[in-house]
Amino acid sequence: MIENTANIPPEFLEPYKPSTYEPEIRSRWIDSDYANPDTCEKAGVVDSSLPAFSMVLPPPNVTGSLHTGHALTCTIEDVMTRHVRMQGRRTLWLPGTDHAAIATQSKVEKIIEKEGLKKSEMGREAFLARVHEFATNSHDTIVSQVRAMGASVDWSREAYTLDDARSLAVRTAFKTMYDDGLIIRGYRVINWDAKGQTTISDDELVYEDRKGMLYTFRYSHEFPIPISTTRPETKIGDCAVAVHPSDERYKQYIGQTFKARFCDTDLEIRVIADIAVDPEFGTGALGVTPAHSIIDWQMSQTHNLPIIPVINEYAKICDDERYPEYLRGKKVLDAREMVVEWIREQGLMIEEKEVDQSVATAERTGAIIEPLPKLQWFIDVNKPFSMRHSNITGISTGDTVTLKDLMLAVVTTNQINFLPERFAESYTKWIENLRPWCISRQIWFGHRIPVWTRDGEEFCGVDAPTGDGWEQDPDSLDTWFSSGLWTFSTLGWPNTDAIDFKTFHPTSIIETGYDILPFWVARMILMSTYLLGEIPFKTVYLHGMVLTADGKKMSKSLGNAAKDPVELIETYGADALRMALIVANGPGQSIKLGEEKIKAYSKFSNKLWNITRFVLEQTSGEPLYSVDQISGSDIATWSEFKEIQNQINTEMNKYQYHLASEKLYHYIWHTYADTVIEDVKKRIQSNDTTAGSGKALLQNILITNIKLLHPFMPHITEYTWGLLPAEWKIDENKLLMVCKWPT
RNA sequence: GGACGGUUAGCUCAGUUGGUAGAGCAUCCCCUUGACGUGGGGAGGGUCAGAGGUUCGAAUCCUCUAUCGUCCACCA
Repeated sequence: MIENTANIPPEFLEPYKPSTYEPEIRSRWIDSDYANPDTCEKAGVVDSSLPAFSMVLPPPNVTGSLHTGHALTCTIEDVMTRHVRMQGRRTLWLPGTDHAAIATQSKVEKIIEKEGLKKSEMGREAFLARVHEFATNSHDTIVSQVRAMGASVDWSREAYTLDDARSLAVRTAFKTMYDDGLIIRGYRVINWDAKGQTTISDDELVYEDRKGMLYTFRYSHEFPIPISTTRPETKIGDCAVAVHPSDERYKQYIGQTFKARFCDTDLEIRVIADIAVDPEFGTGALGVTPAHSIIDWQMSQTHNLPIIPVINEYAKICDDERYPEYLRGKKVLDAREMVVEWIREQGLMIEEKEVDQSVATAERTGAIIEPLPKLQWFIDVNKPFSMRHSNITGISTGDTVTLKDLMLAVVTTNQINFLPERFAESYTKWIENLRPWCISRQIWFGHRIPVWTRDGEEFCGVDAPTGDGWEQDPDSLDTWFSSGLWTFSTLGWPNTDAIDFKTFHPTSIIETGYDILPFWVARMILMSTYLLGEIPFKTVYLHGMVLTADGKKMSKSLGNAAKDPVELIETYGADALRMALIVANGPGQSIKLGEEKIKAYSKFSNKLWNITRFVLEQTSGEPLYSVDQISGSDIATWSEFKEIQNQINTEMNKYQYHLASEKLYHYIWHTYADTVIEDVKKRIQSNDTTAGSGKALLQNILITNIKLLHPFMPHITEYTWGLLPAEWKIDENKLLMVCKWPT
C-alpha cells in the first residue's frame, strides 16, 4: 500500500472536528450572504425561469432559549431551503422572533417578583423597559442558536412581531376589520385569570383532572326542583333553573317564576327549557348562573335572563348589598364552605358526592379560571361581509362571506394542502367549532389596541386621533393577532407594492409543529384570506414533537427539557444533531431523541471525512476523471448509484426527508464505502487495467454524494467541498451551498 | 364523550401505490502496523399487539378488540 499523504490537505490526517470546522464554515456562509436571494441573483446562481421559493421561520418566542423542538424546525426548514436554493430557485427563508405577549410578560413578572418588585409599583413604562430588556437578551440567544444549527436564513430581512413595521401592519389590519364591522366590543363571559389579572383565550387553558364535590340541594324548602352544582357559592347569582324540554318530572314548572331566600339572598328563579340540559346528569335540572358560566351565559342570551355578577376580578364575592355581609369579599373557596354550611343547616342538602372534574387553569400562571362577564374586543368569525378583493378560487371579489367561510374554503378546495393529510380534517373541525375570537388582553406588553375614546366618541385608526382629550384603550392584543400576519407583514405589507411582497407572496410552504396548527396556522389563513384575498402558503408541513428519552412531552414546568441544542452541537456537531432529528422522522411523527442517535451520526461525519481522504489519496494530483471513463462492470455500479440518486430526488421533492436522508446515509456507508471503495481499492493496489474506471467511479460518486448530502449535513459537506482540488469542480469553484443540485 | 395517532428485533424506530421482514444502538464472536478503532467482518434475536375478513399473496387494505398516547369537547 502506497501512503500518499503528501498531496492531500493536512486536515484529513486527523479525525473530523465539528467544533473547529463548523463555526468557520458558518462565517464563510455569512460572508458570502448567499442566504439572501438578492445576492444569489447578483452572483448569477439563480435560474430566473424557475418559480421563487419562500418560507417564514415560525418566530420563536422571546421567552428564553430554544429547545430541541426548535432545532427540529430549523433542520427541516434548512433542508428545504438548501435543496431548492441548489436547484437555482430564488430562495427566501425569512427569520424573526415573536414578542409572545402574555408568555413574556408573565416570565418577567416572575423574575421581578424574586427581586421583591411588583409591576404595579414599577408602573407601565418602567415595567415595559424591563420586558424589552429581557426580550432583547432572549432574542440574542435565539439568534445565536439558530445560527449554530447552520440555518441559512436571510438575516437582512429579520423581523420581530413588535417592531415598527409589524406594528403598522397590526394597526392596519385592526382598522380594516374594525371598519368592516368584524371587530366588535362586547360584554361576554370570558376566561378570567385572577392571578394574571387578564382575559385569556380558550387556547391558553389547561385542563387539570381533580376531585370535586357535587352538591345536590334546593334553594329553599318551597322550591320544587332540586339542583346539583359543584360551585354552590355562585348560586346566589342564579336567575333560572333549566330543564330539558321533554323531562316529565319538571315539565309542569316550565315558564313559572319562583322566589326564594337562598343564603340570605333574594332570588327570583324562572324555570326554563333548554335542550343543552342533560336529563341524566344530577337531578336533571341546572341552576343558571349567567355571569359565571359560558353555557349559562349562552342560555341567558336565548332566554333573555338578567346577568347577576357574583364574583369579581380578584376571585372574591362581589361587594354588593344584595349579598349578605358575611359573604362579601370572601375568597371563592371560603365562600363555598360558608354556603355549603348554610345549606346543611337549613336542611336543604340532599346529597354530597365526590366527582371527577377537570378544572380549567391558566397555562401561564396556573390559576383556576373564573368565567366572568367583561367588556372585551372580539373578532366575529361568523359575521358576513363583502369581500374586497379575492384571488381565492371559488370566492370572487364582492362575494358576501364570513371569516369562517374563507378559512374553510381554501382547505376544502385544496388550495392549501396539509402534510400529513390527516391534519386537514382536524383543521376543518376546529374551524367549524370556532367561536368569536377574543383578542383583547389586560396586559401591558404587546400591541395596544388602536382605539381611542373621548366623551362617548370612539375612534379607530392606524394613527392616534388629533385633538385633546382622547384616551387610548388600555388593553393590548392577543399575541396571535400579530403572528397571524407573519407571512405578509414580513414582506412589506401593508405596502402591497413592496418588491418582496410581490415576489414572495403567497409563500411556498409553512413548516411548524402540529401543536400550533389551530393557533397559528389557522390564524394566518384567516388574516391572509381576509386582508389580501390570498392564501398565505400552498402547503402546510407539520412535524411532530421532540419528546424526552422516556417519551414525555418536554416542558419547562416539569423541568425535563432536554439539553440545550447548543450543548449537543458542541459535543457532536450541528450536522450530527440535524441527521439525528431528520432520519426516520416522518411528518407528524413525534420522536424520542436519544443522545445515542446523535452520536451515531457524528461517527458518520467521520466516515465521510475518511472516505474523502481515501479518494483524494488515490487520485490526488490527478484530474477529475469523466463519467465517460467508467467502463466494464463499473457501469452497473454507476447505474445503481444513479438509481439511488433518482429515488432520493423523488423523495426530496415529496418532502420525504426522513427517507431520503436515511437512504443517502445507508448508501454512502454500506454501499459506497463497504463495497465500491473496497472493490476499487483492490484493483488500484494490484495495478489492474480497470483501475482508471474505478477512479472515475470513486470521484464522481463522491462529488455527487457531497452535494446530495449538503442539505442534511451542510457543514461537513461545505468544508469537504472546499478542500477538494479546484480542477475537480469544473465550473463550480464556489461555495457548495449555491452549487447545482444533481439530477 | 368525540376525533386522531402509535403498537414491527433487548431499546429507539424505518418500511407511501400488498410481492420472500430492515436500520441504528445494545449483546456475542472474529479481524485489524490496512482511508477510517469515532474502524472492519460476522452472528443471535421478530408467528410485524390480538382476532376475523378481502386477496394467488397482507406489517401494508377492511372490520372488531386490547393497550398506550395526543388533541378537542363536556363537566350543572
